[in-house]
Amino acid sequence: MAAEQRRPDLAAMIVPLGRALMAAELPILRAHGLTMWAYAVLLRLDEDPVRSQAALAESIGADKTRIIDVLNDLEARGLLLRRPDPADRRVRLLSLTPEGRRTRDATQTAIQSRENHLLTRHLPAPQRAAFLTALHTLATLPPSELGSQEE
Amino acid sequence: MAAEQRRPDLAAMIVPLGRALMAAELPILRAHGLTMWAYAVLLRLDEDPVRSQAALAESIGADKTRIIDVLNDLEARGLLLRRPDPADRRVRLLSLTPEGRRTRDATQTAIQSRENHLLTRHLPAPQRAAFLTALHTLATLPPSELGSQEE
DNA sequence: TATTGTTATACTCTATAACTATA
DNA sequence: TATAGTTATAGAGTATAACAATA
Repeated sequence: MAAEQRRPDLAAMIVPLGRALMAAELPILRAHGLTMWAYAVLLRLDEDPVRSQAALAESIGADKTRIIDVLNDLEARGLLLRRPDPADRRVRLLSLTPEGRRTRDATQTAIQSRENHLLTRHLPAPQRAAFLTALHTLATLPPSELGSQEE
Repeated sequence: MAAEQRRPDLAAMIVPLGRALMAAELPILRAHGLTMWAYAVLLRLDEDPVRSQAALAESIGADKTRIIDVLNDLEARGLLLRRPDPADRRVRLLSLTPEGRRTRDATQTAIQSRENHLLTRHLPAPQRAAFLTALHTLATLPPSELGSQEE
């Protein structure tokens, strides 16, 4: 496992790139009336319904106290439904309305269209495919694989 | 430019991955007595000497007011030299001491060794190479390429 | 007057602790 | 008593404004 060729640290490339991508998304999100967290909520809820707010928060890497205003707003605007669970009335069952799903789709389409432009403009097709595959692999690793490691 | 295959948003993969990588670096940095910003300073100064603190801050994406304590600490520990520019005594000329360079090297070696383990463990060699190349390409794009874009 | 470095202040984001309602 | 959701509070991290030294 000798030295590979000289390169910047992974985090030193990835973190600023992430910041730049996020900054580039913001105007699109704003145009659709969404904050970053609101968009994260819509994305997550579209995958499958979530049983509780705490579970939703955890699954998008947020604090449960932080998404409450987000949920209030989305609910008030008719993008999200929040009903008490009849089985356990402490729990709120969350789901997207058709309008919420439309907003999600329109927003994601705009964002990914822009991303695809970026990728096709700067990466040759095979490299692009490898990049996306590798990125997906790394992004879905359990935190333990990245975090703790006995050297 | 039709739809590519379904995938998560780039930022949705990259940002959390960056956070995880950074979290994984923290214990290593701590072991070498560095904060993240201190490490960023050492990396930047090792490339080439910087003429002013403001320029340094800007070039690592920090605010000039935020790196002052970092510079104070590095200087007090003998990792960094800060001298008034004889030509313009408002300016502080910054450079690493040999000890600063040693700390930088030891820290980066530890960090990249860990990263290389991670990459070799999860990505086949050709994909790994493509990933690093693509990442480097995207990370070195001017902000305008990522930020503003006429659709 | 303009600029470098510095200090003091304010703001934003995030996490912790305290409360309520159900169980 | 324990938990889901909520509210109120406190803590990081960051940026803005004001200052002193030099040009």
